[in-house]
Amino acid sequence: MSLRAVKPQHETRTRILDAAEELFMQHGFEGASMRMLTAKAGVNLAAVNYHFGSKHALIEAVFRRRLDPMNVARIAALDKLEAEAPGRVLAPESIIRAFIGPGLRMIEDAKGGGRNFIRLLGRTYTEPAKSIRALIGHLYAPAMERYKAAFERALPRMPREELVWRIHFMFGTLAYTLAATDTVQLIAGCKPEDRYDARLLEERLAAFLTAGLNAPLKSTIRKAA
Amino acid sequence: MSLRAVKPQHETRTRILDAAEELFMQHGFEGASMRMLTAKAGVNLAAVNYHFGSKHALIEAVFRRRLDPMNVARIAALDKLEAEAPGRVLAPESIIRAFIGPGLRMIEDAKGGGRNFIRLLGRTYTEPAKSIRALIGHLYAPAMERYKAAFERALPRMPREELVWRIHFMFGTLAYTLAATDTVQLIAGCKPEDRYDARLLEERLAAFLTAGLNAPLKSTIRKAA
DNA sequence: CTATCTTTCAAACGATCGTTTGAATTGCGG
DNA sequence: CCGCAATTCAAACGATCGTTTGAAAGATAG
Repeated sequence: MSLRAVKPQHETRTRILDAAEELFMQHGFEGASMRMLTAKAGVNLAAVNYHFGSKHALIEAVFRRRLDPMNVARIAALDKLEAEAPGRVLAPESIIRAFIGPGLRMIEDAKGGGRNFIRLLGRTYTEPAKSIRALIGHLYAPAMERYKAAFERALPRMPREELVWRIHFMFGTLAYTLAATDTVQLIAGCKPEDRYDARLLEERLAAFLTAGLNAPLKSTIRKAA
Repeated sequence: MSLRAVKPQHETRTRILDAAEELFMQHGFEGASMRMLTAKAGVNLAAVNYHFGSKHALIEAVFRRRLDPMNVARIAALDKLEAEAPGRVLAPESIIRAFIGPGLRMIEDAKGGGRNFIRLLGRTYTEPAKSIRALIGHLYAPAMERYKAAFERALPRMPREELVWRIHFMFGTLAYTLAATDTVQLIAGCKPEDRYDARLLEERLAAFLTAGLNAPLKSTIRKAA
């Protein structure tokens, strides 16, 4: 009836998701209780179970809301690269930039909660609970398969086993960079939070990862593969 | 009186530490309850509070038992390098190998629980609980300071800010590589656990990290520093 | 307005959490 | 063998956990 027809439709759901995103990031999945969560969201305690079914289903919803679009963007970026250079071999660096771009762009969304989510995501790769790791793996699978194939095409001379490890290393660097809040900054004696410049961070990351991926193959490695 | 004089001295403590190491790794600090813990260790529920004081103190003891010797070994390795080449500039790669060596060597201690601890440690860098991150940072501080200074001496032409970031990246890669159990292996479509060859892993890691640390300085990065 | 479906609410459920208690047991020097 | 300290034990503490319940409130269509 009104101009904005579906104004508060599912507003409670969104409030819960936003609060969960922040509290899961701050306290972990077990550390953030339903009572903290619903209090922060300003909704009734029973609302989570009514709208999502269970706490675990809420966790899954938190990931799906951001991760699905992010991986769609990643695949789209790779599609665009391949469309722009049909038949040609892509530079490893451009594949790397296509992958890390969507994640870093979300970090700039400071007020929208994107930053909270990225940190939460980075931490989740090492989450103890097996069900959560499995969920993340499942959500990542399509994009990961595409990128793995792209790297294999871009680096046809690298032994497959070595490539898998280097992809593993790159993934770890990215995850850790995004997740680390203060541990390393504290260790490295750096200011804890000097206003993330996502553009600059992308340059630093791309340079580091590209060099690592293209590292010379030593004889010990070549022999094992 | 007997040949092995202090046989069961503090055996309960050790049993608890071993069980905690494994269960913290499997379920996280909050997910592993005192009852699971003491049951696995075969001791009474109250034993943890009697011998350690609290659950948090137990967590701290778990880290100190392995982390202190590991960082001592790291500093010793760096001392040895500098003693062997007095006054000369160390190669970045040898510094990297000195740092990652002790961690990787602990991975080979499969039955002794060292592997459990390494995985636990890798995960802890992104622990939600601030007190635990602070503890880790505190335990790492001495070794980290030494290595940071060593890298600065080895790479005098690199802008300090860029170097801090690259140390951050290296740290992340190492932490993630050690912590990741199946997430990435699952994503990368690799066998989940093909008998860690620590020696080979060290070669792969050293090659990747060295190349990343020595990545060319692009103009965008140079400008910012 | 009424009837029907959706959503919110206060209250309570049983289970499990980390910790404490006080008595029972053990180890050991005298 | 006795006496004292260190250690272990079963039991319970209060608190908090995720979830469920049934009634109250709100929205919607006839």
